[in-house]
Amino acid sequence: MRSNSAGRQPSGSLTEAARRSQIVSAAVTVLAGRGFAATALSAIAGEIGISKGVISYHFAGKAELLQEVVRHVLQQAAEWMTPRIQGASSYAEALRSYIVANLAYLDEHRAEIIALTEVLANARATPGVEQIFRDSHREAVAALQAILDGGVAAGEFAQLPTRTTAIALRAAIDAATTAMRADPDFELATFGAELAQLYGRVVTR
Amino acid sequence: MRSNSAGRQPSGSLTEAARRSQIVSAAVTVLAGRGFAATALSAIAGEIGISKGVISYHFAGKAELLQEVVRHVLQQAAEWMTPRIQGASSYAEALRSYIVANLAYLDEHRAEIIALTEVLANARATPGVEQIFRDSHREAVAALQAILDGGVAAGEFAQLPTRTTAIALRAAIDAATTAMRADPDFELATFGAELAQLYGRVVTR
Amino acid sequence: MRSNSAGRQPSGSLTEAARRSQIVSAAVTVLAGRGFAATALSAIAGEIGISKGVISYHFAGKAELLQEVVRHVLQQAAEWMTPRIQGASSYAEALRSYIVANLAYLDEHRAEIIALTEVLANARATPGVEQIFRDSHREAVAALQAILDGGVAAGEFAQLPTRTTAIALRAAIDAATTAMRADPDFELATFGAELAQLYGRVVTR
Amino acid sequence: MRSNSAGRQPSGSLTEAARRSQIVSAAVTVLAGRGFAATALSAIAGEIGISKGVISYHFAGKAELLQEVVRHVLQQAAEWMTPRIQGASSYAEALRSYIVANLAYLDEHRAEIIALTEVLANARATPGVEQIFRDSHREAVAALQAILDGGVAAGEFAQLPTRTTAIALRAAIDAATTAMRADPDFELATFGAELAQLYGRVVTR
DNA sequence: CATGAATGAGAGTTCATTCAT
DNA sequence: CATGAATGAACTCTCATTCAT
Repeated sequence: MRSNSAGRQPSGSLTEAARRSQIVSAAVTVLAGRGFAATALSAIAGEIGISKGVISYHFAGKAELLQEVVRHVLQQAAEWMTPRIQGASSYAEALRSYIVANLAYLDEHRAEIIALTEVLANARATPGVEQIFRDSHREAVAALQAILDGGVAAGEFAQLPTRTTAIALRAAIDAATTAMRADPDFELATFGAELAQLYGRVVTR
Repeated sequence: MRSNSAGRQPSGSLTEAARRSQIVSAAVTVLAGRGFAATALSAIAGEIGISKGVISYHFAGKAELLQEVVRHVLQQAAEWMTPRIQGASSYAEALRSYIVANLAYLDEHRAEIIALTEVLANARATPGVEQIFRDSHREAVAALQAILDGGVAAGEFAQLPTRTTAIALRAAIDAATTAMRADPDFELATFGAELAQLYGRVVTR
Repeated sequence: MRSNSAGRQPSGSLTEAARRSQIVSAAVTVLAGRGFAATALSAIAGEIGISKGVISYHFAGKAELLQEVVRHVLQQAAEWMTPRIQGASSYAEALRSYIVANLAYLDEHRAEIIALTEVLANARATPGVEQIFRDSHREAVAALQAILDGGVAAGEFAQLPTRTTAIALRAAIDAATTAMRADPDFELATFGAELAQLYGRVVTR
Repeated sequence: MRSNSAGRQPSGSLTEAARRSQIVSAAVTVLAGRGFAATALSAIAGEIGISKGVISYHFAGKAELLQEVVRHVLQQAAEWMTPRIQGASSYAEALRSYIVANLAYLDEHRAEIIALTEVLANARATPGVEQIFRDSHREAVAALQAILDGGVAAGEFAQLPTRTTAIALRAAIDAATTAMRADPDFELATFGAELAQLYGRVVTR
C-alpha cells in the first residue's frame, strides 16, 4: 500500500511529481551503473518497468530529464551538507566541516555522484546542463572562498590567494570521486581527514 | 607550414604515418571544439576533407583512433614537461617546477587537453582508454608522490600524508582545465604561481 | 485476402504477432525473388512499405529474423505433410506417401522452399541457423530411415543399407528444388510419381 | 628455384597465368575455410600475401574471379574423373564407375567442392556463375542419363524413367557433400559403395 | 606489374521522438 | 496517463573498385 493521498491509482499510475521523481531516480541508477553512452531512454524505462513513452510524457525530452537529474543531485547534496556545516565556532572549524561533510556525502551517495559526473562529462551533448553545472560550481567555490576570506579578514587565517585556494581545494574534493571510481579500496574518510589536516596547514598563520 | 621534406603531395594520398597523425589531430580539434558526443567519424573526416572510409582504412575502429588520441596527448605532455622539470637543485624547486610546467602545458595545448578530457570522461564508451588513462594517472600521482617522499626523507619537507597530498595537488592542477573552460578570463599562469606558493606552504616544515 | 478478424487496421500499426509474421513473409518473398545477398533489411522493409527500424523493433537482429524464416518454413512444411503421410496401411504405401507429399509441398510452396534454400546455403553467415537446419535434416532423414527400417523388419522390404538409402532419397527429393529452379518446365508431380516408382523398385524384395 | 622459364622474376611477380591460378587457389581456400560471406577480396589477397589491387589487375572484377573458381573446379573434376570412368565393359560397370569416381573425387578434393558449393549457393550474387553451373549440371545429368539410356536400349537395364533416375542419382551424389560437411565421421567411400549397390538394384531387370 | 591509399555506396543497428489507441 | 508501434536520422563499419605512383 502506497502512501498515496489519492488512494486509488490504476497500477503503474503515479502522480506527476512521484513519477518524475521515480524516473529521475532510475536515470541516476542507470547512469551510475552503465555510463552515459548506455543511458538510453529505453534503459531508464526498463529499469522501472515502464514504457519509453512515459518518460516522453513527463519530460519535454531527454535533455530536460538529465537537467533534472543534475538539479536533483545538486539540491540533495546541498540539503545534506547544510546542517553539517552550520554552527562552526571558528573559521578553521568551518573549513574542516566543509571538507569532511563533502567527503561524507560522496561516501554515502556514490550513485548520485557518479551519475552527476557522467552527465557533466557530456554536458555539451545536453543543452542546459552546462549552465546549471557552471552556476553550481561557481557557487560552491564562492562559498568556500567566503570561508577563507572570512578567516583571513578575522585574522584567523594567514594571507592567502583565497580564490586559487578555493579552486584547488574544491578540485581536491572532487578528485575523491575519480579516485573512488578507479580504486575500490580508496577510503574516502581517511582521505577527507588528511585533506582537512592538509588545508589546516595551508591556512594556518 | 608543414614539415614536409618532399614538398610535393598533389593528390589526397599521404603516407600511413602522416595520415594517421593528421586524423589524430583532426580528432583532437573536433573533440575540443564540439565535444565527445558530436565527434562522429564523419565530423573528423569532414574536418580534413576526406571520406569516412579513410579513417576506417587507417584505424581498426573508432576505439583505436581515440586510444591513439589519448596516447598522443599523454606522450606529448610527457615530452613537453620532462626538460622543464629536470635539473632542480632542491625538492622544493622540483615541486614548483612540476606545478608550473604542468600549467604551462595546459596553457599552450588547450585543445589537446580538452580533447583528452572529453575522451576520458567517456572512457566507458571507448574500450581500452580506461586502462591507458588509469596507468597514466597512477604514474603521474606516483611521480608527484616521489618528489614529496623525497623531500620528507631528506628533511626538507614537513611530515605529510604524501599520497593524499599528491592526489590533492594533482587534482588542483587538473582543475585548471575545468576553470579555463568555464571562464575564458581564467589566467593559468597566475593560478600556477599561486598554486606553487600554496603547496610551498603545505610542505614547509 | 487477409484473415483479419478485426478488419480495421487503418494506420500502419499492427500487433506484435501480426507484424512479425508479415515481416517473415516479406523476407521469404525477397529471399526467393532476389537471393540471399540482395536480402537487406531495407529490401525487406521496402517490400511491405515500412522503415528498416520496424524490423529492428520486432526482431533482435537480422539473424533472429532469418532464424524465424527457417523455423516458419520448416514448421509449415511439417504441418502440411503430417496429415498426408499418416494412415498408410503398409510400409510401401507410407514410403510412396512420403515422397509424393514432399513433392506436392515443394510444388505449392515454391517461394518458401527457395527462401529456405537461400538461407541454408549461407548458414555460416547467419548464427543459429546451422543448428536449426542440422536438427531438422537429421530428423527428416531419421523419419525416412524409420519407414525403411520398419519395412525391412516386417519383411516387407528387401535387405537395404537403410541409412544410405534414406540420405539418397532425401537428396533426390531436395534436388527437385534445384531442378525446378533451373528449369521452369520441370514437372514436380511427374518427378514425384517416378521417384516413388523408382524407390518402390529399390525396396522391393 | 621455380620451374620458371623466364628465370628472373622480381619477387612477387609471376606470369599472368601463374598469378591467376594462384589467386584462384587462394579463393578456393578462403571460400572453403570461411564461407562465401567472409570471402572478401582482401581476405583472398591476404591469404597469399599480396595486395587487393593485384586481384583487380588480373581479374575484371570479383564476379570474374568467382566464375574462374567455378570453371576451375568443374574442369578439374572432369579431368580427374574421365580416366576413371572410361573403359567399362558393361553399362552396369559404367554406372558403378561413375558413382564411385564421383565420390572419390569429393573425398580427395574437399576444399574445391566446398568452395564450389559456397559460390553456387550465392550464384545470384555473382553474374555469370548461374549459367556456368546450369550448363555443367545439365551436362552431368545428360551424361548419366546417356549411360542409363544405353543400358536400357541394350536390354541390360530394366525399363526406367531415365531422366528422373539420373536426377535422383546425381542428387544423391551431391548430397554426400552436405553430409560430409555436417558430419565429420561420414564415410564417403562406404556411402559410394552402398549407393552403387542401391542403384545397381534400381537398374536391374 | 604491384602497391597502398582513397572512395563511396550500402550494410545493420541504435535511439529520441511522435502518435493513435 | 500509459502503451506499443513506428519513424527517420545518425552512427560505425565493410567492401569492391579506382588510381597515382
